[in-house]
Amino acid sequence: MKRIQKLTIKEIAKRAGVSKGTVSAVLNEKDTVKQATRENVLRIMKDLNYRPKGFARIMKRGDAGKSIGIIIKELNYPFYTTIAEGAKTYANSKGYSLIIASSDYNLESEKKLTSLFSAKDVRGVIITPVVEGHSEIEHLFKLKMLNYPFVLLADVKGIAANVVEIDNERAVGKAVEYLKRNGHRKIIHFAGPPESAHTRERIQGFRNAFSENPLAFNEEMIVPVGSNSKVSYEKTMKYFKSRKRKDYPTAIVCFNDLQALAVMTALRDLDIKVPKDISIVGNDDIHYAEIYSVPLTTIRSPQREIGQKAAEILIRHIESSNSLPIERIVLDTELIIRKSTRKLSIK
Amino acid sequence: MKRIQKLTIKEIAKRAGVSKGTVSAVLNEKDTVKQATRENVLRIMKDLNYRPKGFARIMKRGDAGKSIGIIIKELNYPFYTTIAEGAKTYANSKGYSLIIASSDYNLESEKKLTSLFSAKDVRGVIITPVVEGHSEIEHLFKLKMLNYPFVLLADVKGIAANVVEIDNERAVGKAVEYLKRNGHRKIIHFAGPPESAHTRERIQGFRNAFSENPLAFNEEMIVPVGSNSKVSYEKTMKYFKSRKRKDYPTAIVCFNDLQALAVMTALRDLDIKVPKDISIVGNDDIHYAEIYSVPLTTIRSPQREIGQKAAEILIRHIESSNSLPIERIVLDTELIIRKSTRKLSIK
DNA sequence: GTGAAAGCGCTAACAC
DNA sequence: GTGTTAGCGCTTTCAC
Repeated sequence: MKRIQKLTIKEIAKRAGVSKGTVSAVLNEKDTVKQATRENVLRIMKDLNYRPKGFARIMKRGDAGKSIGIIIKELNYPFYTTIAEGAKTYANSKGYSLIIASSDYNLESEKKLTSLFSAKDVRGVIITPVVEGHSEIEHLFKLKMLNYPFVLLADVKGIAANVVEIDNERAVGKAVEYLKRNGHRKIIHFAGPPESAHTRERIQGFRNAFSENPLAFNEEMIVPVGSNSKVSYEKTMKYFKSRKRKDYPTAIVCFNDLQALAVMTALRDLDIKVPKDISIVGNDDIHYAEIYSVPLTTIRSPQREIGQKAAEILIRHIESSNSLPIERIVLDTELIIRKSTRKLSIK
Repeated sequence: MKRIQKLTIKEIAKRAGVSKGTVSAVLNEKDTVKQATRENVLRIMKDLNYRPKGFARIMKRGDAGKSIGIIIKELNYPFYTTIAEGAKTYANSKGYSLIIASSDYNLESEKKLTSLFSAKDVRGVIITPVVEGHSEIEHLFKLKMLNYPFVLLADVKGIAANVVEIDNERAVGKAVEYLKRNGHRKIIHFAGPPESAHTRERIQGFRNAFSENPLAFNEEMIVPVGSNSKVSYEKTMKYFKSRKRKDYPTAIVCFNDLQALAVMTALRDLDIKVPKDISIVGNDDIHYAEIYSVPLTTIRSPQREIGQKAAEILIRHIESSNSLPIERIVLDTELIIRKSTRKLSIK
């Protein structure tokens, strides 16, 4: 009965009847080792299923290659993966690899991942923060203490940090203004998931768009829908089935494109025509918005640029020997007019 | 003029007039340090922009948390991110974090990333291999030598390794059989990017489907289109503009869903109706295939399951103290019939 | 509270 | 060809 003990190069050396140095030479594929010795060592490593510890190797060597990380909230939403692509392109151009992880909107995951990245000497990290301005930001303070470089993709109250973000309020404002200019008066907003800061910002933007005429706004114009496709589809069905045609809005400003696509699918099944009966505006401008059968009018967030800028700031901070002042960038959005909206003739 | 020298805990200690041990205690937020001392040390760390090396900390501590990696070929294609999601779900359930990186179809990136992962003590990695059965697989042999656990998501000739994959040939065969059963005789295949192994396998599957009647097949039935949306759109336009209506196929088997969506968009612009004039079958079953205005008939690859199985095998190998036999799993595909295909009335 | 010293598992000279 | 030895930058007893 062997006691469980750590398997190191030393143990391999002992069993092979050689020194640690020789085993190391085998591991590093030096050609100074006799073939027979090499094979013997290799066989023993295999038999014992020995796996050299990377960190110990790095310790001497100095480095394992430059890399930065990004923590996104969701793997499968093109909005985030496109941001990651933007970051990757810039990072690669500077000789850095990009490593991605998803928090899945979970704060514990975010904490775990930040400490994982810093512990593994990923040089810095871009974070789409899950926090809600709560005080659950000790992990970010920890990073600051370690002088670990990071860039946030949304403001987090209570901490001074590098931020790259878009102006969500203004984005939605653009959509509403455009619809109004085109004769729409009955405009509603299908809001996003309640836990998202974007949801609140976009609701606020929608509300602000009526500030010059507050009477035009009422709370019923905000419909909680979320961004899950299936749920959005069902809520849209329910929304329209539960009211008369004359009470239909003439336009819906959607939380994001994924939701907008689901809404359009539901409208199709309800035999409500887009844009003839109802105009739809999305948000984000994901690839699939453009190739949908009714190409979606949407507010484009410059996703690649967000990633690119964030990586740029991050790497600047990583490579600076002295600590740099904080940077904050707000990128602008752009209304992309396609086929899902139309001008209303004045009656 | 200061000479450039490595900034370590020792230097901080010297400048702060304390010992390394004390600085370490500050870094680890021990409460055995006097407030004044702590603040002084912290200030000096900040002034010098000192960042502790993670690997050195791990060395003593033992571990930085369990994690596995996955190297996909593209960040922005839902097929891959869904596989990653499947892997993530399983990994998390076993206490592992998942780290993602993309090779962007580039072999050098793949090599770089595998060595990055192994050097950083990510415990193992799932790889969608870029290699083409060439002999450029030294990096995989390197992993084997280090007994570093990995799982491939496609067979690579020349190396015995864990593999989880789908039967692409059979998948396309299913599509063709289904179309034939429904009266289609003029079926063509829009092939994928030439550098992809999937492209070749799917072409082969298409060809095989005519093996019982070889005369029914000719090379013109394979049209190189690729999977880029824009290019696919253009090539589709060109294909149909350059031939007469009577020479149109009655059905197209597409390389993947992204291509199929682009093809359908082009057909819409050509005023060719799907499925009335032409039936379209995709491949993969990404989310957007389902919500497209003409929901796409497609061959579903069990993406989540692929990721899940791969993670399962990987973690089993990671946690085994002795080296386990290689595993190979071929998952089956499923034809999902939606609205983009129709039965042809026999004339 | 703080300092001194012994390692963590490996690599890289340099002997032999 | 192979063994010996001195670290890599940090953490962690254990004295003081």
